[in-house]
Amino acid sequence: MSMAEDKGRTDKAAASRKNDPESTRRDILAVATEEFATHGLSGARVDAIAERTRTTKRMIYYYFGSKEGLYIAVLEKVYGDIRAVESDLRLEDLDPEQAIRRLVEFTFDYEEAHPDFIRLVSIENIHHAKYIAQSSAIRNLNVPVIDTIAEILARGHRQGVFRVDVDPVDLHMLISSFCFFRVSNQHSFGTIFRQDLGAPEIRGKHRAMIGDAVVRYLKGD
Amino acid sequence: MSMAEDKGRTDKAAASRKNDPESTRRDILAVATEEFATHGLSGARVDAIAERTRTTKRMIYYYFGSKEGLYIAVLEKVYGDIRAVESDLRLEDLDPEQAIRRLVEFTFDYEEAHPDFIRLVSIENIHHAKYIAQSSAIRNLNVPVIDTIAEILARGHRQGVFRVDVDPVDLHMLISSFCFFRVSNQHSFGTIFRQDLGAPEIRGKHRAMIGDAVVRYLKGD
DNA sequence: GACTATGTACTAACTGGTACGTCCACGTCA
DNA sequence: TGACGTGGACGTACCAGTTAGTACATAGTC
Repeated sequence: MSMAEDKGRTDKAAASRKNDPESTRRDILAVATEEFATHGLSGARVDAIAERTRTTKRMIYYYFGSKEGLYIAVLEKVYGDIRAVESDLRLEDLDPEQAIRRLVEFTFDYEEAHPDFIRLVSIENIHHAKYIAQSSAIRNLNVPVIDTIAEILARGHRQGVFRVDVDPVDLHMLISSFCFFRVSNQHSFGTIFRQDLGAPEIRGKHRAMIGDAVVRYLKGD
Repeated sequence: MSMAEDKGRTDKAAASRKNDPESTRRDILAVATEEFATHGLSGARVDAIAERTRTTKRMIYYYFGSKEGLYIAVLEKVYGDIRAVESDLRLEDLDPEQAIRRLVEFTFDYEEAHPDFIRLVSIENIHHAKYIAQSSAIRNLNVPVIDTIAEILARGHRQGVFRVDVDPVDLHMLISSFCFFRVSNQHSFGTIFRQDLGAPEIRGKHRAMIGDAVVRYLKGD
């Protein structure tokens, strides 16, 4: 690192131009994340992004090369964020059942709190995940939550609390699918079944429900 | 060079025109379903749809008014299709546990077999389901599967097999979320976890897994 | 002075939508 | 039965607005 941080700069004033590449990049990325999450890749407008930035369209192409380049950078950012949090889970101290419940609640809360991430993943799947496939950064991230699950399952098995033998990836999918769906499909589901999935009491009910379902599944008959 | 002078038309394409409004409409709808499911609302191109039709762009606007009008017509079509099949479920003759398993398998198989439907629902959620909200036809379909579930749950409760009290809509969500996710997120999930979710053995494993999970959940501790 | 960062003004291609004219099907009436 | 004419079905060519991307000039920084 070289000249980052410090300097106590007063960054405002379009009056005198300040070169601040790091924050220009961050600014563009933040706005782009919102725009892509809201409108999708083809629906997003580069001009619209530029307008809400404190810089210009020129800079988008200067730093990211193309609309697709920017989109990939956004994907790498949001995937990086979730990985960072995931690897910080500390579930080793809990007993297996409690650990699973906490994991479910973490997943539920994280996805609930990051609808932009959910939307971007949905959007990316519309494109058959071809941009994820293009990004070695994303393709190669070994997802820490899988190791966490594997460890809990092994422990639960050893202790005889979990009688079912299940692949950690499959269990992750069982947990994640419900949490993801609640957010990704909230509008269609909400409209058709006349429910507000954002309401706190429904959220709490669902949070408990998926926890119960997973734990009972693992305990077997 | 104003008016076209080629009155003496090359009568090869003009071989013989047949007026067949019904099939023209169907033709357009079928092509549009694929295009919208593949590229999304903003990614779809009216010209691309017209090209793959046996008619022209003019007819799209003649019958559907606008790109969005066509999109809504597509949504109504696919939602109509699934409702038709759902209302044909006959699970009253099975005992509650078997009925639930069959329902899960039906949902799993239907969503697996209709990725275009899944994709269109995902796309619609990107748009906050605003086109579903616009269509009274879709908005007003009270989904028959909910009644089916309610009936099974009541029966299971009465017989003492299901010890958990659960809202039919919530149970539908538990079932549907997993089946939906497997299809909607197959590309990102497949890329990141290096799995081919389309592979028959994985499909079979997941099909059994969600069935087990749901049944165990309902039976309670 | 050299290299990076930034702003302005522009364009070539695309894209939803339309003006306008033609053709087909079918009922009517001589 | 056959000419006719009317309204819906259809095709061609085109336009006007939009949009990703760029040429060029300049300012900041070490």
